[in-house]
Amino acid sequence: MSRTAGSSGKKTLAAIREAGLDLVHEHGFEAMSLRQLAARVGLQPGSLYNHIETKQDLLFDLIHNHMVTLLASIDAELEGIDDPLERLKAFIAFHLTYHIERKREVFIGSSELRSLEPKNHRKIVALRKSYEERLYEILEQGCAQRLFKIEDIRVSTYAILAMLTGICTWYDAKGRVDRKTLIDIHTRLVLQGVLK
Amino acid sequence: MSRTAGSSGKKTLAAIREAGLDLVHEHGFEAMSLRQLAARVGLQPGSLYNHIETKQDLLFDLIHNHMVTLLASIDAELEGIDDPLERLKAFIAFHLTYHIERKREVFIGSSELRSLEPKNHRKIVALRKSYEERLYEILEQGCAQRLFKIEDIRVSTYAILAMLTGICTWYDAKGRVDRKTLIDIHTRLVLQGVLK
DNA sequence: TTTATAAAAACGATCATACGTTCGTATTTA
DNA sequence: TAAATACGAACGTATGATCGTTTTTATAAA
Repeated sequence: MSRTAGSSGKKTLAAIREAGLDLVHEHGFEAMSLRQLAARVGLQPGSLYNHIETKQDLLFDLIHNHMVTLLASIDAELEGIDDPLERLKAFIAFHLTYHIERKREVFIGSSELRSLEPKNHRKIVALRKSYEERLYEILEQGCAQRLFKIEDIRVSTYAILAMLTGICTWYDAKGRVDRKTLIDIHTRLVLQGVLK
Repeated sequence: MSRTAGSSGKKTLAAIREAGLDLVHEHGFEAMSLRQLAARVGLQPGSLYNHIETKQDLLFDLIHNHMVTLLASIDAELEGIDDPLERLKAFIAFHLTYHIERKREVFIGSSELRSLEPKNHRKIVALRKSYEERLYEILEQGCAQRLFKIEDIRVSTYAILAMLTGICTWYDAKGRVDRKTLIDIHTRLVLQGVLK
């Protein structure tokens, strides 16, 4: 056989990414096989190589894509907000909303960094650092304006991020707590910890 | 060849567990091979089966062992403390201290639950639930005695656990912040969030 | 509008290597 | 003398990646 009628590179790549997210999430990157991936997409194993360079490249693509989108989104969200307190509230609401809908990406982006080649690993860590700085700067600015009182801004940054991200591992959208309530509770928790 | 001089079941099993923690942490459970494991311990692959039932059994053993020890330790730690505020402080200090020294176990205990057979999965989730209840009950008791003021005890339980556990993924024992400072900062953060 | 042609996207076979587990056997320890 | 511990060979199956080939699609000239 050969090229299938109606086949399109864009659609196939999107399907590969989607199935890739699922499989890495389910089995871990090293344990996921390209044969499984091809089967889910409806291809022969060799055909994947019309769309990806290597298996490693696919992993990097998945994580990189997530991080770049995350950064662009938070910047768009904070744009035009000057008051540190308002920026902090916006950050919390955004972070929860965004991460709750991307459990697979969050999981992969933390548990599979180990499987990235050094060069790729460095790039992702740099992007993550960049995201952390968004929160760090908000806290710093709030302290400078004497709105916040924070013992250790660096540690608080990590503590807040850990709390907000970790919640996504158990949050059940169909559960007792709706999204708005979740955001309200966490906003209050964080503010109580940083407000003067 | 055959049985090696000086070989002992207890020591070999301990070595298998230790190397197992390393390998699952480095590669993920499915991707870790029993051949790698045997090589690290200094055995032939088949010899592992004098000490473990199956690969799945090894994973369950690693996680189960961690959870059981965790539960016994927190109970020992809280024993004899009645005041909810003191219990909460003890919980925070214990949780941080214990988890910082067991990064591999924490990582595996959350990222590799997916690889447990349903029966084993249920057992581990029950143990984890049991640990979560220790904190939940402290918060509940504190609210009942009107020491704490908490909007949603369940959500706060998860938020606090997420914060305290998440911190272990980046904390560097050789870094700027020493352990006592870390505990102080987090104690203050949590207390500000729950105290009336 | 038709036709020529290059690029894109799929197939199926193939490579050497690695997988978890079982088994019969040999040696050491209790 | 029996149990514990290790070896080494073997089982069928799966691995990531490459390759030559074939068909479809897109582009642009006629």
